[in-house]
Amino acid sequence: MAQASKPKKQTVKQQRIVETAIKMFAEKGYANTSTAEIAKNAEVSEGTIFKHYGTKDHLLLSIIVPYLKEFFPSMADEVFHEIMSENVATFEHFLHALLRNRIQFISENKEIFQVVVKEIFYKDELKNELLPYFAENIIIRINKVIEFYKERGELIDIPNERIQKMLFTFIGGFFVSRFVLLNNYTVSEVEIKDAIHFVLDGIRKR
Amino acid sequence: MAQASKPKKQTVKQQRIVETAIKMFAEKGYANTSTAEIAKNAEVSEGTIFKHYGTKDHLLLSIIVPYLKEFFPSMADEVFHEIMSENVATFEHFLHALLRNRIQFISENKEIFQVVVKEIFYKDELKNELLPYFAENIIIRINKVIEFYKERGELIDIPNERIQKMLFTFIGGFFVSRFVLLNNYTVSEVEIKDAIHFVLDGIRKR
Amino acid sequence: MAQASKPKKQTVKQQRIVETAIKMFAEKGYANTSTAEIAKNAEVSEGTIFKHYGTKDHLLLSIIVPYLKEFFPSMADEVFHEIMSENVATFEHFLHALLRNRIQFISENKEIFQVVVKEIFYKDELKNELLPYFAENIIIRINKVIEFYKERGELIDIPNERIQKMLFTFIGGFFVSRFVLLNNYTVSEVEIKDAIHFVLDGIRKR
Amino acid sequence: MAQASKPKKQTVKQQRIVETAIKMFAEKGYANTSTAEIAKNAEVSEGTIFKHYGTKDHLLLSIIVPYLKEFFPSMADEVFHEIMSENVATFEHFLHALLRNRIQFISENKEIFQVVVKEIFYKDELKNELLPYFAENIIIRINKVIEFYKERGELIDIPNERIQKMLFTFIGGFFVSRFVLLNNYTVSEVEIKDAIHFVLDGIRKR
DNA sequence: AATGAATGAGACTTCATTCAT
DNA sequence: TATGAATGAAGTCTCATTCAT
Repeated sequence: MAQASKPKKQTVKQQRIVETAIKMFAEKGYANTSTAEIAKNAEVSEGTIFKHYGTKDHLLLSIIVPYLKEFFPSMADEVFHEIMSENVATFEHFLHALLRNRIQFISENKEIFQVVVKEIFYKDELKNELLPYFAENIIIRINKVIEFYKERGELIDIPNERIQKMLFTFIGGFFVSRFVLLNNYTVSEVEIKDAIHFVLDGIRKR
Repeated sequence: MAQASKPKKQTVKQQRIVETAIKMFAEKGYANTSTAEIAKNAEVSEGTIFKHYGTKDHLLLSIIVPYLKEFFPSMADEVFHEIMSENVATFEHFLHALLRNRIQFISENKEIFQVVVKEIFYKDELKNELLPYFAENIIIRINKVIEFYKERGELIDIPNERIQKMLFTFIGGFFVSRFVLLNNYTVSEVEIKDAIHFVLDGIRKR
Repeated sequence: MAQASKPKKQTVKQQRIVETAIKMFAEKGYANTSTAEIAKNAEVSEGTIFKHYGTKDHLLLSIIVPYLKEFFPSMADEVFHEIMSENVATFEHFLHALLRNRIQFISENKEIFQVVVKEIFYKDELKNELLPYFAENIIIRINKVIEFYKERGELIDIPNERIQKMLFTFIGGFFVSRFVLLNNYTVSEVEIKDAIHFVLDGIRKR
Repeated sequence: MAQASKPKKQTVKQQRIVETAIKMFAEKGYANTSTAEIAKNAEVSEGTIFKHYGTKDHLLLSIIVPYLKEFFPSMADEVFHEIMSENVATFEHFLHALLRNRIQFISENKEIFQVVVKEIFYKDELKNELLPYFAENIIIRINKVIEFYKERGELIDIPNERIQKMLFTFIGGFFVSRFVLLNNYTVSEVEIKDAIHFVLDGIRKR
């Protein structure tokens, strides 16, 4: 679903190739997966892979790039906008919606998420290409959100940048630990509530 | 995982090999680094690498295993114990000591930390071998800590397991984002304070 | 070598294929040109090439063979015959006519000439098939010419075979160096005169 | 012999590789010879070829370049200089020495000569790299020779450039037709005499 | 202890060719 | 007639590992 941003007519074999590749990259990592294995598992000839994707590298990119292109925009437009237009919403509502929405999105393509995270962690090169893209896409939007709720007096008065970092650390850690480290995990409503409470109030007894 | 631990008399060449391997694994990942490259950069013959380490895999383990064996025990014995014996200490003190101590440890061998994290993320296989080891080592100890401060009334009254998860998510996310994603980063005292505040009180205005 | 000769109704696509193939074979050599590239540059599907020509090899032959079939006969019948019927003609006239005529012919299809020469040089196999064909076609005719002018007392008295070899060496060298090595060359009248003088009188001062 | 300009210790297998490669390139052309075939005929593993030469292309260059580096300089220094220092020498002597010497040189490494000629003809790219090198090396020297014999009144009075072209066309044609087209040929003294006579006096009866 | 030549398995990729549409 | 997806054999190249010196 996510990788089909350019809905060029994909052949059946192409779909099998991509699906298989995602599964294998997610499990063993791109570098530890040979095109021969992909071909075999996809029940396709190796030639077919290269006819369609040219290089193994391009096969990876054709999985990662459309996913990222959808991950952030949809985050922005589906969540941020929608939520923030309801003028009764609190930051708690916002967080809840954000987590629910992204968990939903990631769950639908859990393996691609794993591939993306693994490869970004693994190769400095890829990381350096993508991190700026992240920064641009997220930071700007999240800043607006923070500003919005600060004005409503819901958030503590420290520089946005510092709030941002904490949020990113925790939410990123949340997604990565659940969906990559503890693979194959479904997040319960209780866990979401816990997370929100943690973000808002920490763990100190009051 | 049991093999290769004691730092027996290492020859000069062995040191050069290990140092070079760490640097290269950290940058490009184990799977993308060839023994030929390591040999070349270490100014050593390929034969020498295999004389000492037998296989490339064993070279990796001889880097990772001693590191992990030191990471957790030292965490336990240097930090937990020491801190908790001072009976005036608050959870805030504990957190501060923990973060300072681990940041120090990681900073001293930043590259090995990167190698460990990257490889654990990358290969499900290695992850599955090491995660249980983690669980055993950390969870037990941290449980005691939580229990301790709960009794003092410093922590909220939810099951340990849930507190644990939040802590691990945030602290793990903290280390990984700083030392692996945003490579080459030095953590300031301000950031540590922010982190502690976040953990204890969240970001809600009060 | 017998197949594929008559220029049957060629479709537009066929023409594009052949033209493109000639250009690419001339530049990079048959072995370094893939049918995929030809198809792409000719804006035709790979399937179409094989519909028409069956194999890549046959595509080459369908270029080379008709060319050779025209090269020698036309040389014989347009030049030799025509010239030699004018009974005032000297060997100098003959040479002049021969060079002019062949330069004209080659210039019109410079690229095919390059293909033919390159491939004959490159593969011993092809060479061995074609050299006998050459011998048969040229030697006989040129022998008659030499005989003719010898009887008129214009040529030195050494065995035909030796004259032949010198002529072939120089004229062949002339064509190949101008049209294959120094590609894209137009031969001036001066150069032709020089060549004729060289053949007849050499470079010794008299 | 010719390829060993840098006498780095060549292993036995390296020699076998180069010898085999020369033979096969000479026969079927570089592009039509696979590294697998070379390895098989040289009784060596394919890996060994790439250990020593890195790429197939570099293997070719390691054959061609040292040969050319020796071909022209030795022509210059062994022939030109030596001959021209004998003040009784005529141009006829010079030609004779030149032909004898180069025929000798080529005969000793007939196959490398074939490889060089074939590849230069085949790939425009290689040709464009090497032709300038030729020009620089030959033209300058041959010019001096022509000048020298012109002053002695042995050569006709036309611009050097034109004499040069004729000489190059014929001598080049001579070598190429004998050693590449009519492979495996030994040049007789008679043929050399014929060639010299042709160059000096042409074929016109006087 | 150290070397580096050698290897063979397997990696990625190219290619001529086939075939259903 | 024309297409272009699909193929499998073969091509170049990489790699961890071995072994004689």
